[in-house]
Amino acid sequence: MPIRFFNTLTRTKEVFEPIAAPHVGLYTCGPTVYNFAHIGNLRTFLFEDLLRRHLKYRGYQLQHVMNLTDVEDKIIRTCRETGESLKSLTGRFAQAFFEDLDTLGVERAEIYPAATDHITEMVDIIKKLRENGHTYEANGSIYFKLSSFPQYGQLSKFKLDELKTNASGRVDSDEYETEDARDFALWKAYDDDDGAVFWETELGKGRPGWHIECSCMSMKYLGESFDIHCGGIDNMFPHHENEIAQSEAATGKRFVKYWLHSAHLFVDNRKMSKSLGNFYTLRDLLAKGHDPIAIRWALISTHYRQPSNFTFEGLEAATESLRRVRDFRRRLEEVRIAGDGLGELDASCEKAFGDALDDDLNISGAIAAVFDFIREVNKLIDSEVTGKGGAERALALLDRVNTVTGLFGAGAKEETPAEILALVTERQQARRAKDFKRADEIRDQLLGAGWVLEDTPDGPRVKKA
RNA sequence: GGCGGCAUAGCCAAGUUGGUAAGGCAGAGGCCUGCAAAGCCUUCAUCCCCCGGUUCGAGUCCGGGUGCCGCCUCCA
Repeated sequence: MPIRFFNTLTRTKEVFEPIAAPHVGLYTCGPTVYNFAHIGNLRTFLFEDLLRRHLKYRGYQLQHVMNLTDVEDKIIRTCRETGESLKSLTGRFAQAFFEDLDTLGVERAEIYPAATDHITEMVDIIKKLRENGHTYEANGSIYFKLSSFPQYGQLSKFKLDELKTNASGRVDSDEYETEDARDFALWKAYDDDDGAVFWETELGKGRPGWHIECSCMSMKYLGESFDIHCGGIDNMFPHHENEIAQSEAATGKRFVKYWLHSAHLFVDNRKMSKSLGNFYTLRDLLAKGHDPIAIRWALISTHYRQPSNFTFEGLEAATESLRRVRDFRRRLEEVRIAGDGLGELDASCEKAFGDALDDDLNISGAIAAVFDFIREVNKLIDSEVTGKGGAERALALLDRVNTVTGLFGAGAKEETPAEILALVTERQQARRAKDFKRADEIRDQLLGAGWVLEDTPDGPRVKKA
């Protein structure tokens, strides 16, 4: 079954055919590092993580680039307001960003280029655009002349004349130095508000516009034409549209073959906002005691093009699903009888799992395939058909689907404290003596201490509640 | 005003080229258990926002309508 992706350029699912298989060039718009990522940002990064893991699972060799935007209006404003230097601010939050990725089990991209490390390359592209007649200057700033790129709007399907009409009603022309309100800045001339944030270049003293960094860094590391470019749907216009204009005007080549955009995350059916009190960072959720993989589950388990609604009820459901997976793994590890007895269940599960993801990353179908597998194997363990050999194969399957999803791993090893084990032993003695009252007291006591006790045919076991 | 998306059980959510509604959570009953827990079984949408149409047959295509949301300005 071929891989198919919904390409925003054509608004259809297309068979994925890389420009130079088995190599795949993937560029994903990264964070603006001036504060902590919120769970909406993280949803997009998790979708991109699923994409990269599945491409690797299918044997592609990935070159995945994610930029770090470390110079931009909001960053400069924050620096001005707090007095912190740009390097210090962006360094702190870049580190926090990587910590969040680690917490959620997000694989690292091959390259994380920072905008401020690529000023020279950006200047080169802007010069090239200037030579080709795609720019004009106003008050020291350099703008992209949209009228020089008639194909503009191919991604968002916005029409140039309509944009113009509507912009005129909303934009105070006094604030625009551009010839046309639709034009966007490639290079911004220095302003006193920029403080210490500027570069002296052939284009003058100033800083790059926001859009140019992605054109520059994607083409530097992936070539002038590459396979996949991702981002949140809100970046489709104007950011990605502008990237296409800059890049294709500069090179004369098609910039990107497949554009994939993820839908937004809502919280309690509302757009996240601090004023509504429904704005969460990963750290907020961890502080409430939620398992990071359960958070991963909640954020990744809705198809990426579907608007998703985050709720704590949903997070609890994800936590339960994860508990079920981990209990199943533990059960497999404890199978003692000899033999295999798994049949073709692992192969059929993996087939259904892979087919689902091949179809534009249908994660719901993929998860369903694994749950079908879990139910069938549990049944076979109950009836003592599946033995140790089969259990090992089942665990191997879980490990494989885990490399793609990050949802089916073992979870942290829990060391059972000696005093807990002592209570378990004492309870066993009570049970043997038919002192069930005492046995139940101890079980309640354990639960109070955060440990769930389960009696199995092979004896009692405890796990963290 | 322009462009676009979404509406499936209490909640989340999947449904290829139309063929007779995945999966998870929660709930109910049962098996198992000293009792539980875990696991398993059964149950949980005669119906997929509404109204028309095409078809032997539509959640799935066409037309109309209602509701919610997004983008057009920084935004994952």
